[in-house]
Amino acid sequence: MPAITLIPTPPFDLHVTASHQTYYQPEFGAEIYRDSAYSRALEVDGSLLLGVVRSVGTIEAPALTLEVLGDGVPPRATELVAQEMARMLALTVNLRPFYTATREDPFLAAATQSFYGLHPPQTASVFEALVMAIIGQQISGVVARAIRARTVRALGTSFTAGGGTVYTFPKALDFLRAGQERLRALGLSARKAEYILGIASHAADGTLDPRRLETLSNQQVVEELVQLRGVGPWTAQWVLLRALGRADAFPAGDLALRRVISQAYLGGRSIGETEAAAFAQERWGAYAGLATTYLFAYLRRRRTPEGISLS
DNA sequence: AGCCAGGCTCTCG
DNA sequence: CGAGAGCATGGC
Repeated sequence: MPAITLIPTPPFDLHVTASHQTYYQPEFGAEIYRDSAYSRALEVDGSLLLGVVRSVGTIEAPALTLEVLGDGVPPRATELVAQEMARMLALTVNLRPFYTATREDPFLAAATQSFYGLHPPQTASVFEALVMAIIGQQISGVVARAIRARTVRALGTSFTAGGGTVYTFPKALDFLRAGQERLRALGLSARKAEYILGIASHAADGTLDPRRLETLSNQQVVEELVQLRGVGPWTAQWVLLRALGRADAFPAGDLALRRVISQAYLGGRSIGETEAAAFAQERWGAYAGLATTYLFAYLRRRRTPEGISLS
């Protein structure tokens, strides 16, 4: 089993990045972070594989090892899994310009210290980001996480690797096979089940082309995605941030995000979507997406991070 | 018990 | 056009 080495752009902290990705739980759907190892089940060329990443370096001089586990690992698979894991952990993102730009920002200066080395993790695919976002629309984070995890377990493909049962994120066909009733039983509303099935059929027939989206500007991607039923501005921005790794994407409609901004910067005065978009653009500009990641990191962590206090 | 959650669509003035 | 209803589950 050949282990290969990955070199992230420093600073990179695997612990902080993987914890954020799994919502500070050892296991969240297809994401596993346990015993200092970040694992993710993937289907590559028809093979069910588990990529396992461990840190063998430091935050300032990071290095990771990748092991690929599975029942027979095709020759090219290790390289493909390495690419996927590198993209999901956003290994090549350089945080330094963002840190420099936000040095004078009272809240982010504290957050970037608390979460120093947090790279903005990505989903494995545009489809995955869309499904996760739709599940999370409007409902609380706790409920969204429960339904997301339940969905992966019910519809993903399970296999044994690394001493336990792991699950891939369900493919478009898995959702289509499951159908409306099955999705409803997982806790989705009838509407959301329809949205997801619609998007799954677009993904399955190639209408939703992730390769093409990568070539488009933020605005073009949003214009295209909102054509999909169930996808509005918030979801489109979420996809830009989570699946396409756009560092300047900003889900201005996000209620929780607006509340943090309100508390951290506006003394509690509430802020609307339009105003939030302008605020983020003016204050963070090209780094609004990274700022969002750090604001969410603050939100996701149960206890108040050291050095950050909201009034 | 009832209200609100990391939105979106549909309907009705 | 803008405003409002309805949606699912889990926590408070």
